[in-house]
Amino acid sequence: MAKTGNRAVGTSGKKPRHTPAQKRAAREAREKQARAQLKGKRQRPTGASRYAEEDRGARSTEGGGYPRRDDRGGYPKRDDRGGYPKRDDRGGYPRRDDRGGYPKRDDRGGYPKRDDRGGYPKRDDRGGYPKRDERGGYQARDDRGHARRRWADEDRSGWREERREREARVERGGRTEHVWRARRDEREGRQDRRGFHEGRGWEERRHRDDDRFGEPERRGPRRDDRFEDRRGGRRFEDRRDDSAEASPEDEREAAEAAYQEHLASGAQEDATATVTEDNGFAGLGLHEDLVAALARTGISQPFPIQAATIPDALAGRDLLGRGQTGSGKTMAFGLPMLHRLAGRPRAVPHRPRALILTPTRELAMQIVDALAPLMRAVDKRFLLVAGGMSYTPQLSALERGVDVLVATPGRLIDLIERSAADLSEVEVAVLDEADHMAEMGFVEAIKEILDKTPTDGQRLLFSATLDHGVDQVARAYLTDPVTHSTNDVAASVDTMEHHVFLVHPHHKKPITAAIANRTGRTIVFCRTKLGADRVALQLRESGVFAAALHGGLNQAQRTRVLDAFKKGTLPVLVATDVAARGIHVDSVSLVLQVDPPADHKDYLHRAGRTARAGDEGVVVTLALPHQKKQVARLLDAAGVQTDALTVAPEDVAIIETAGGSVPDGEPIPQSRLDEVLRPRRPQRQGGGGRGRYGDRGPSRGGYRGGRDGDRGGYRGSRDRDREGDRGGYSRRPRRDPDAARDSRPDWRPRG
DNA sequence: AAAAAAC
Repeated sequence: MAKTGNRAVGTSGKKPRHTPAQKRAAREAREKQARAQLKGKRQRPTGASRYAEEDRGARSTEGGGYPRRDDRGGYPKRDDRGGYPKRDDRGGYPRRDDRGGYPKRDDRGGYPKRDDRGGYPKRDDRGGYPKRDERGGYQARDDRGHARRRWADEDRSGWREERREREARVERGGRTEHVWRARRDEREGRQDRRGFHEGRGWEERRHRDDDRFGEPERRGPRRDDRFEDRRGGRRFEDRRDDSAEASPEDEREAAEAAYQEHLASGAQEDATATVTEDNGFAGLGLHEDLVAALARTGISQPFPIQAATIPDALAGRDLLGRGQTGSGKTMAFGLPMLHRLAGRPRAVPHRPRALILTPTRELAMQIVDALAPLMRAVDKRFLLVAGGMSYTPQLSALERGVDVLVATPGRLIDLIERSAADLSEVEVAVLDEADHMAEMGFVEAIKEILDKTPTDGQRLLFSATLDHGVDQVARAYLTDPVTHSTNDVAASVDTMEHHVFLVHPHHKKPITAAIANRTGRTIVFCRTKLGADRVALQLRESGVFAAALHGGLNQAQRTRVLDAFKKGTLPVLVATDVAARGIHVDSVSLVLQVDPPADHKDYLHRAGRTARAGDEGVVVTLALPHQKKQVARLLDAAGVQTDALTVAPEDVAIIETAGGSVPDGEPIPQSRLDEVLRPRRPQRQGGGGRGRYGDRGPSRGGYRGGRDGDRGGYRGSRDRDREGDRGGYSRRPRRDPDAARDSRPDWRPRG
């Protein structure tokens, strides 16, 4: 019951209601519409929900198992876009125009195959599934909370239904995604014309690929122009205006702004440092510019994994590196890669010479951070290619030619399909955290990408574990690889202490707070995104300053949270497993697992966030009584020997062994979180130099300057973001729905 | 099982 109610709310595009009164009102409104519909009265929302009903029916009767990434895999059919058979429909297709008047039912009917054809899987997945699309968006987080709770209430039948729908959509194939998207928009009453706009954007891009590709893509005002042109003068602004949620464009721009902040907070190099006699990197035979650059950042001796792998990598061999993150893998592949590129001619436009693939955006950023000074030292251009960021800089950088591409799979495939990137000249391909990327759902993307690189290129694969997936990828793509392992698996790091605390469910919250209330950086791991939000909130309410990091935040938020944590302004990071792998933050002295990890590998990955590079670190795992066995098994598999201790909040002594103390209980005000996470005003105005995530080369003033000038709409929204009144973390409801309702009844726009 | 990865 709650389920259908909720769905109807979602699909009809109304914001979800939260108070019982609001829910009631919503229900009544729907019923009223339904009655009106019966009377043949034509109302747009009525039509929308009617179609939603049909979709639902269609979905739920179709089936077929399909995992998620395959949805995306379904996407790559470039023909869908390319062939784009619906162009004419689009143009001549009246639906969108009718929006206002919503008359053409016949058109709909007369447009026969739509239902059957529909099913652009992934996109619709997101769209039809209201939470995902707007995730991080204004309304979404609450949606999520809302939905999750519902699922929990109903014993997760919601999940199953979700999945059935997704599968049904996959079944339908991906031929007419734009129609689906438009239909979904309509169904949901979404009037920001976003789906439509994007559809046109793709189509248009395809047609100018050859001649105009890479030309700065203007936004803002021109979008309206486009609409006017295309739609015969109709304007859609009014519709957009009634939606106060952050548009994807806003978010991408905010993400960009966040990069700039991140960049501005970068570490300084010590220009006076010189290469000394005993420099270990020089001894390995690395290019002198690289060695010098390393010395400037204070690095003169290779880590074991580096010493082991670099000679082989320099010799051009394929490499299978096994080692925990933090063991210096980035340099282990980065240095030989750059050594090889050094002195080579600059890459041809669109064709990078080296590719580094990573499973998460954060990791990609970190790799760029770590390698940027080196890449500059040998005058190589690099680019971060990852989702959640604006396309334009990535496109134009590729247009200009990029030597080293650091990428997450999804966006890279996207760019390849747009012909913006071509991997045919990749000499060195690196797979970082390959075990993660070899997971189901990811692996197809990886294969697809690797298949596009030359088979005779060098391939370096790094992974913490070498189980099935990795093994398979390694065998398929590595030629006669040298395998190097480091033994610094978390379990064998002797500077790491492991504790398991058995806690009563009621005590979890105070104990979490007491353990996390400490000096020094702490990462708290949770199983779910919602859990991370909740724990962060609870910690703040208990007086421990914490913020959540998970994939549900938009990219700008993710960057800011992580930056704040790295800078130390945020002492406690509450994260999902997005942070379990490959997040390099120095001196994290405690890892607290509020939810036990799923398996021993996750345990080791999480634990590996602490006790890095010889530091001391403590890992505390909270287990509820029923989890005791599971945790014991898991620790055993991880090779960690420790006994579970039953702990109650009054066992202060035990808690203190983990470094914590009972917090004063004075809630951390929202403003403090806002303060830390608010976008800071970048000092730079246009042309502000080279980004960490895309180097424009030493002789360039940087794209930003030019682009800001080019793009009328950009600065506007960026400025808004700078003001902190738009798109920023502070704007989003990050409390759980109940709390949000209590404290900010009006945060949601009406309508 | 969750999370991640494109729009």
